[in-house]
Amino acid sequence: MPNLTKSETAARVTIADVAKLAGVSTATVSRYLNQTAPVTEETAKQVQAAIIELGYVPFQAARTLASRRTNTLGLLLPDISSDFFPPMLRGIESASREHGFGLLISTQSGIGARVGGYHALGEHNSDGMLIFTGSLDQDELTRLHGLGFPMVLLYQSPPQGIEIPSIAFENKAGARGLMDHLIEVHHCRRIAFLRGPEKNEDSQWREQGYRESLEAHELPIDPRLLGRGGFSERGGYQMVQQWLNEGIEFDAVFAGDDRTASGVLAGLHDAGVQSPAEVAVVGFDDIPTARYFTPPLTTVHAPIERGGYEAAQQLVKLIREGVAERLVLLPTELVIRQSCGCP
Amino acid sequence: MPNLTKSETAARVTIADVAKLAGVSTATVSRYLNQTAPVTEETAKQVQAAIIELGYVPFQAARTLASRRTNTLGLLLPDISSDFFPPMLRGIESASREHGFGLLISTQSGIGARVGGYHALGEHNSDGMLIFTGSLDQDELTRLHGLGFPMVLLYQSPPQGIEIPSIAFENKAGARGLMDHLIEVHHCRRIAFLRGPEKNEDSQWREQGYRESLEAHELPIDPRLLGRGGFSERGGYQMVQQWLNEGIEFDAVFAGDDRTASGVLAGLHDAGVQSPAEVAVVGFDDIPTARYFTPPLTTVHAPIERGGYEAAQQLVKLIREGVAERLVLLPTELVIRQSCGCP
DNA sequence: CTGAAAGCGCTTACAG
DNA sequence: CTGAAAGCGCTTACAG
Repeated sequence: MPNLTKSETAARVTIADVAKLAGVSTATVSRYLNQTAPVTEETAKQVQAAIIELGYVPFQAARTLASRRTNTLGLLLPDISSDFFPPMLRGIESASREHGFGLLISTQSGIGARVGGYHALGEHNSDGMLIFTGSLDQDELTRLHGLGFPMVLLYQSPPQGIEIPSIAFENKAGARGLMDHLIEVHHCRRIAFLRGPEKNEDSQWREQGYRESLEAHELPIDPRLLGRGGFSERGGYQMVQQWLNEGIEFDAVFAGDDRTASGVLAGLHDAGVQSPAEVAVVGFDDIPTARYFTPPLTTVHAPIERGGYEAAQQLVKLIREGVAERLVLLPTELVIRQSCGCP
Repeated sequence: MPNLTKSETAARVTIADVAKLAGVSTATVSRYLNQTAPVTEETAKQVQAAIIELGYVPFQAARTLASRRTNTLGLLLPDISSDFFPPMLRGIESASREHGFGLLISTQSGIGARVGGYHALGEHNSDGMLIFTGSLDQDELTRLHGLGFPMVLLYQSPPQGIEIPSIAFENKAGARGLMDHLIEVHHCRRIAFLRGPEKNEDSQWREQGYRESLEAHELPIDPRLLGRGGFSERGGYQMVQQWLNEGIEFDAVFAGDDRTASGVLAGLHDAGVQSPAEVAVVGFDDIPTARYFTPPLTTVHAPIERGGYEAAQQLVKLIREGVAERLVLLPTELVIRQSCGCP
């Protein structure tokens, strides 16, 4: 027997069963469950007892249909597979649970996300959506906003003229601190910067911090030292090898993010360049594995899990109260390890 | 103005609107949408046109209530934050989408997963569940099985006497190949093994492969060389440092999985032990970052994404046809990089 | 191939 | 504080 067979599902226990056993109406049971109107202590006890005796669990779909609330949060992600993702998900999940919301996740954007002609995720199966940068285009964002559909943007600002709450790290300040450290403590002079994906706002702000630090220290900005790592190991690896082949000189690399830094480290290593002795390397994010890089990575700690938590929190607030913070800025912090040259 | 206000949601377009515009009954529209009965080409065209004109999107909750199908797959995970997770999710997500199922995710098991007294995930909001090892206890598994609720277990076998389809890697063969390589090619003699979390079956099978290889080569099994890394960087780091402090000798470490290997590498490095020159290190899984370790990690490639895909595939099959493969065994493959001593 | 109608399990004005 | 009843938007026997 290679196969297993599923047995029949038992008949569902409904709110009517509970009502009958408790000797009240279904309306009362509903009110008790949702705390949507006061109930005598007496009836509360009877209802509670009936619920337990029958092992009653409300049927979400019926609640949704009747109340027009799905009690579900949607999360839209591009097809990423990054160390960044798990802690973020943990934050989102814990906030969702605290408020009694389920979490519906859909990866990949655009055409791929449509099932039978409509989006896998949207107004029809969630009360609101968390949208990670790069996972939904401007038009769709505008359309959903026009519908009054609650959304919170992660690490991305809304389209021109439209107001959607968003969440972001203090990228510029973080990058600035990192650069200042490299320049003031380690006397780096030729620091390369690797940009993230095109239009990525985190990357743009980090570059801004990079430039401001350079300017503040009266160091020139050499365009040959600006490359695109695309926030990926591969990008970091290739870019650093290319620079090496072209004979471009640099004494430090600000990799844009930690994944890229991981690739840079590998690229230097494979080329026989010592790090941090010959070239210092720093990242951004402080992903869980950063401390285990060789050498351990100096980076900027971004509160990834908290970002997920806050975003979900704001979304729930937007759904329930109709309002949310326009922008939640999450503080970052310099984390000094050894890849910058510190002992 | 620190806050944003949500506007009112527009009235929903229903199947009745579509039916009226197309000049047919709602039953016909429903049949067209679900392909649950043949429809004239003529009517099909009219219905399709009406759907597009109105921008109709079926309301999932109503479908669920009427059909008793949620069209949603549940995924239960322990609170992990691992490189392992994203590729797996990608596989699950893509299989779900192919079959038109949504994906509902809940992390953390046990008490934490209960909302208002019942599980965040279960019979009431998914047609079936994917259960990652360590996220649901035997009792709950037995209860759900008793209900005839479709489930597929990931990297875990069902409780005694109960049949639930499961998915696993070819752990033993993979570990065996890895060990043989260490012994035959690199002439390692004292190879340490780091176990995963208690009761983790992947770990048990890998240890089995470890033992069999040792025996086949007539090498002794030294209990002092068996430690617990718990499939975590921290565990690998601490264990290797402890061994070093205790003066236990070893010329190689099979870390149990890649995360642990990452910690082992860091532990050796911090202790001034050269790898692979003095101690070879190997892992298991081939997580995306393994190639960027220093040195690049020799490991066993486990098809993580495919595992997620297959699991979801089996679950859909179980839901729709009532049957699924009892066990899907996923082949593994030796990936030789440099941490074993190969050039 | 198609329609009228019951029913899925809840919530929520409305009335008391 | 509580109940009777309508209604949420679909699906699905039943009948033709």
